[in-house]
Amino acid sequence: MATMKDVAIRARVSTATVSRVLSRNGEKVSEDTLQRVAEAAKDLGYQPNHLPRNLRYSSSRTFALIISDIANPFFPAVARGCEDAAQESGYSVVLSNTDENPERELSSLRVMAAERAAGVMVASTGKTHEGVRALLGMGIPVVALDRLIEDIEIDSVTVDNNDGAYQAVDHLVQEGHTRIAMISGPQWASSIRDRQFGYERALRAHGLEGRVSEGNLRPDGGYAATLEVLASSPTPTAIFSVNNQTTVGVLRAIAERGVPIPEDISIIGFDDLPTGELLIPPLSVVSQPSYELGARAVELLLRRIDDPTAPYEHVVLKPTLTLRASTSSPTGRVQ
Amino acid sequence: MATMKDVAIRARVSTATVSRVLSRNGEKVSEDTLQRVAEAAKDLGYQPNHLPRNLRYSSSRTFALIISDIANPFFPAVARGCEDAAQESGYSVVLSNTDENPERELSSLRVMAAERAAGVMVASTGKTHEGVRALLGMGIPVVALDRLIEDIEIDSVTVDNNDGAYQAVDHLVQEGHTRIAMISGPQWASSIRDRQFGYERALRAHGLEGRVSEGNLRPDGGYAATLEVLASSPTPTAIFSVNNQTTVGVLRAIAERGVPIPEDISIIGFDDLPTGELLIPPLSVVSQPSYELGARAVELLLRRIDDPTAPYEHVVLKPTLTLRASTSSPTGRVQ
DNA sequence: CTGAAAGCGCTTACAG
DNA sequence: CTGAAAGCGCTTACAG
Repeated sequence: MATMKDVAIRARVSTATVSRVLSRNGEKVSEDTLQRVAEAAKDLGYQPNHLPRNLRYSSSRTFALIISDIANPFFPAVARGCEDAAQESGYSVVLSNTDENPERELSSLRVMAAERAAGVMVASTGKTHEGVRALLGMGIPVVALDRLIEDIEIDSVTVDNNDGAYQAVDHLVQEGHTRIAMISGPQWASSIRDRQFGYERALRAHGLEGRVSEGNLRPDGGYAATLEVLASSPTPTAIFSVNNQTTVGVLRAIAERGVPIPEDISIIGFDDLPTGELLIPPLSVVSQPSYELGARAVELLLRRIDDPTAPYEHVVLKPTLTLRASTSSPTGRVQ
Repeated sequence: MATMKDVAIRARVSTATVSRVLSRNGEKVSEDTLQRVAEAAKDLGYQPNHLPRNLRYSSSRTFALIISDIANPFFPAVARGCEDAAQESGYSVVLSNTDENPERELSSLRVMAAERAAGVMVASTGKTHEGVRALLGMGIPVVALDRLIEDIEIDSVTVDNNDGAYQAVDHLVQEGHTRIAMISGPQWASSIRDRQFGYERALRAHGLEGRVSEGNLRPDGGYAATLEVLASSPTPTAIFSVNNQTTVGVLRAIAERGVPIPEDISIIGFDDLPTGELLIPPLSVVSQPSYELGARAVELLLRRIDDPTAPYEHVVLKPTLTLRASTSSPTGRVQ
């Protein structure tokens, strides 16, 4: 492996000069020197090495995006937003997946700390305060993405989950539904809690009672919770599902029970599915600005790197309703 | 930021001893020293720093998985396989997404080179030989995953695409189909070429003619190519789609044209969709052993790190047919 | 515009 | 079992 020293010897200059040429940081170098160094580097097949630079700065030029469920199609769009925004500023982004496992999340945070990431964006389980605090203590900025992290002062970028849920449930009520169940999820994620609050708020606004069954944010949990709800009496005429993975389970359960959508039951889910409009029938959803979520997270990181003392910022993006065919007025055929 | 030197001073030992304690590499340390160092590290809130270690070894303990399309649900399972296998050996995995863009892929390969990744797994566009060769020249092992990289000697782990396609098309023929179209993709990926070969091989084995329309591996391309095929005459009674993203487009086009599946047209896709069984109707597919693909890729990396001179290995995993309701015998209603 | 030299914070071969 | 010291390969403040 050729080093800058090798290049320096071949170009008959110092390593300082080689560094000035190859890292093109704007320092002036004579045209002749530049040529000689560039040629020597090429001849030797010099490959840049960030490791010493990282060590010297005690920081890399890499952001980490720690996501909670790589199988959730919400994250690809977020990741693209991050990558595009980061690239513009000369940073790269690496992803790490935790599958909602706090231990894996902690381990990921530790790796990013040890590798001195330039910044970390995390959709947290909310159970890794120790890891987040360590990062902050080291001066590595952390942004809470999609979900807040309680009791820690950091920048965040989230969706207005409460409002999105309200919109969805309010729409169902406007359609004439009065028995609206929610397939929810574990309460440790702020996003989930907020969606449930929005659901309850909408029901209250219309003087209705609700019924919540808890899944696990994955299809199997949504499936089981839905079977439970369908077996209860009176049966709901509409279901609001807490996230897209849960919705997949909801649809499986309903397909299995043979309940026609939307005739006998309306379905609306929080967060879209890539095949949302191909489902039986096309799915009504609360759509999230996923790409923008990622882009804004990177912006917050960049701003904090630029000014570590800036006041904390909490960006809240608005979700929108995408109405397709899985919601309609109740037909009244079911008791 | 406390360094090992700070810990050493507080524990009244040398940094060598601190290193021996904190990196627990098995070297013997007296019980008393161990205690003192551990306590000092804790008191000072010492955070491990991999950067100097990476520099010394000229390598990190991180593998990179460079994927071609983060929106493709094939990759989450691959990533999980990688992560689980890597973790067992004390490595971590970072993902990087290229969106089938050779420039992004090259840039990703360069970052991994500069950061001295311990190994790289890449689902390549096949147009970044320069980047792959640079990595290999630096002694960083590269594994071709999902797709081969031509003219470069490296380990690879792929699926038997030719066989999977053959199985799918052969099944359609057994069901009685004779007009079987394929919605394919660009030929630069070996996986795509092999799927097309398998399609053609199966047709030839049965003395049939085919019709190939080229998409772009994304839904929009599959959509356009399918509209084209549906407008041609005679209309096919079955469509074999080259990958899951293409299949989404195929289904959109067919839904839009109102052609009933499987009555008037059978559909089988290469690679499953997470909502595959919820579609209209449940989708027949060629299923890939995605998780194992990832796990095997890491194994290949570990083996090559262990023995850089080992002969190159080409792991080929078998796909299987998952028959659901989108395929049946042709009804003969269509001319 | 260019160079000599220090330094980033670990790890380890060597000596004791 | 432990320490002094060299070294990984860059970057940059300083001097000229």
